[in-house]
Amino acid sequence: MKQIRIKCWVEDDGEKLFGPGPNELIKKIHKEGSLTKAAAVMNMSYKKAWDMIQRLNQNSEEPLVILKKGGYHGGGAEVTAHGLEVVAEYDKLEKEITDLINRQDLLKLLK
Amino acid sequence: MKQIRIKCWVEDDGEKLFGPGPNELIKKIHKEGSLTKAAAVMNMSYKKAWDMIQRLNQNSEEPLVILKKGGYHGGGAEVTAHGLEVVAEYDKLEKEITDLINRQDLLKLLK
DNA sequence: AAGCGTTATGTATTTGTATATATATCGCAT
DNA sequence: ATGCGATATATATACAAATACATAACGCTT
Repeated sequence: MKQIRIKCWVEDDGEKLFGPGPNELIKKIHKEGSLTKAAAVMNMSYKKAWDMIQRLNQNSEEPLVILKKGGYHGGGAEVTAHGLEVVAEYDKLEKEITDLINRQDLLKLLK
Repeated sequence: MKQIRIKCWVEDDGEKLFGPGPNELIKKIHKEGSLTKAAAVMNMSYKKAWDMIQRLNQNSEEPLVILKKGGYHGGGAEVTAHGLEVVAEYDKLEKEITDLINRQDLLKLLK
């Protein structure tokens, strides 16, 4: 079945900062409380997930995710209020664009 | 400088059919009258451009581009009226989405 | 101090995509 | 019939991105 799809992201001088990948990752971290588990659930390598969080935190004045190592349970990951806010805003943007494309005629032109 | 960027495309069961690449390619073909030249202008390999046109034509009831080989000038490429229509529709969609994202708040959240 | 599960980090391997290269084909003009 | 510039097509190579793997460090609990 044919469909129009979209992707949106925030970039800084050509470097991708925040997009669908980070958005989903943060949601999973919020749910799992662990970067290791979140990455596993997404079928993403831990390294990729870790690098992603570093890039995100380094490019925002406030961190989006706080990683803690050691301790009783070995450590964990916590999404900050700011992180949740970014996710909510991104979801909103994505939804508005999706609503928009549903009012388009492009699809009719390609069999 | 931070900015929101978007990409939209038409896909069929996960297979990408039409997006920014094909859109630009068709415009260049229309301008140059030749697939070879259009690919060169875009810095795209001829093979990639040729494959793209095949996929496009095979997935639309009417062809978007007609390739002619042989003849006085060796051949050439012509964009059909239908092809131009698709390009116009895609440009319109892209513009509407761009207008939409300029009214968003996501950017303010990421430093 | 021992154990646990997690974060932290670098390196090697694999995978997939893009490109380069080479060659064949076509058909009109001269 | 020869030359030209374009399309047509397969294969080999190069490059980039993702992943797998291995290992260290951490700090709380018992």
